[in-house]
Amino acid sequence: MRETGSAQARPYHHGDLSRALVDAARRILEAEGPAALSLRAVAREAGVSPAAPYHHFRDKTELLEAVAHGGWEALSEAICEARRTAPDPREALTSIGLAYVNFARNNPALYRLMYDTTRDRTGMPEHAKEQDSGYSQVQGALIEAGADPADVGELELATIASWCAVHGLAEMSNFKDFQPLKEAMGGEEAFLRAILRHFGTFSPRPRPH
Amino acid sequence: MRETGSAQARPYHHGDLSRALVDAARRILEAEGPAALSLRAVAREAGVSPAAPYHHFRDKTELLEAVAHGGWEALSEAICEARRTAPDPREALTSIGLAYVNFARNNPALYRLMYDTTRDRTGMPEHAKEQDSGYSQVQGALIEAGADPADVGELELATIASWCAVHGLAEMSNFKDFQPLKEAMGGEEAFLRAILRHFGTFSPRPRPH
DNA sequence: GTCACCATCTGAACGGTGTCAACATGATCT
DNA sequence: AGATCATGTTGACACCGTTCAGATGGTGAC
Repeated sequence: MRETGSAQARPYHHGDLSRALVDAARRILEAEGPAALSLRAVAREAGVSPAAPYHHFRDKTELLEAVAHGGWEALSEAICEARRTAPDPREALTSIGLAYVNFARNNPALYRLMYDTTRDRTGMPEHAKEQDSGYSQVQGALIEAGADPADVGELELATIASWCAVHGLAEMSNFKDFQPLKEAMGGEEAFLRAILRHFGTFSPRPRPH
Repeated sequence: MRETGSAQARPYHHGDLSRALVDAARRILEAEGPAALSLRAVAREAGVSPAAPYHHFRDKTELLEAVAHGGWEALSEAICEARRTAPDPREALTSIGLAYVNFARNNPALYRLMYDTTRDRTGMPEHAKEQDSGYSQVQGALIEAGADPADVGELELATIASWCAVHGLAEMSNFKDFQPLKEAMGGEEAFLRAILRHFGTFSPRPRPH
């Protein structure tokens, strides 16, 4: 067993082709859009024959699954860093929200793929595991912002509500219908902060009772 | 000009093929999923040759555009009816939210198509027009629920925030990760109502100042 | 070493797809 | 009637996902 190189060992002929394929797919996805993301194009980009991917992924959908998985990891990391670098625990939730939306706006095709439930033959997606890190970060930030950690049911609902709201904002934030309002508010971030402020779970506890 | 039949006139050879194609596409979309939605399959379902659609739509994407357009109309109608039949103006917003989520859950593939911004060569989608009806309904319901109609900027933000939040909930509501929580809460609708309650704009005015 | 084994890659092939050009059809207008 | 033009068909092309038989080359047993 030779030592692992700077990146990864080259196990066989090509050298870590599965990762190369996933990288190529992600590159094509963001550069040319999901319509151009053909398995053959991915193989071409990776410099292998059209049949080579089938030794690493059962299907095209399994490759897409791997791409989406990488997306969830990157998103979780972005959330963690946003929380870590937040100036104030009360601001952590907003920082996370902004980082989340920015991730979606910087990788729109990847983000859409991550939430595509039509692929995966095994029924519903297993986002729980991938989300887990990000999800628990949001939960922690909610508690630091004043949520009651004892009321687990309510905390769960607040976390889900936050996630849903930010997901919706992430997918709609670049609708051009919002453009005039954004400009009137003096910039993208001001607009996003204002919307986030309207999400109940992002305001410091209006808990009625 | 012979009289219009029970459904629609048959203007030329086939008789209102564009509508037949859109209907066939929508049928295939919901019955077999977006992967099975090929232009040839649509033509097959409508009983015409694979090239026939090109006399009514420039592209496959233009046909999908028409399908999505029909979806926006149906969604607007669902919103209008939800508001009309709401028992209490204060409950109207929640009724709209539930109807919205139910629409998305009953037509998941169509709903996903409606928010797909990768098709349409002309840049960003023109959802404004299609949303308009539903959008203004939400705005009206917000005012009836206590929003200040004079503060147009804040009203716009509240409307957008509501729409984003409900959109996120609609796309995530059938994640299987939520299943245990749903059951613990005693049903789907209780879960949805609880999430909606956490969306700030859905609670009667916690307006701080 | 040599040899078998097996993961990995290639080449060619199949049916299906989006799209186009050339042609057929038939309703409508004069 | 004949011309016109929207509508529909046929056949073709390149590309796609997928499979299968065979080439390639590293690994371990002897």
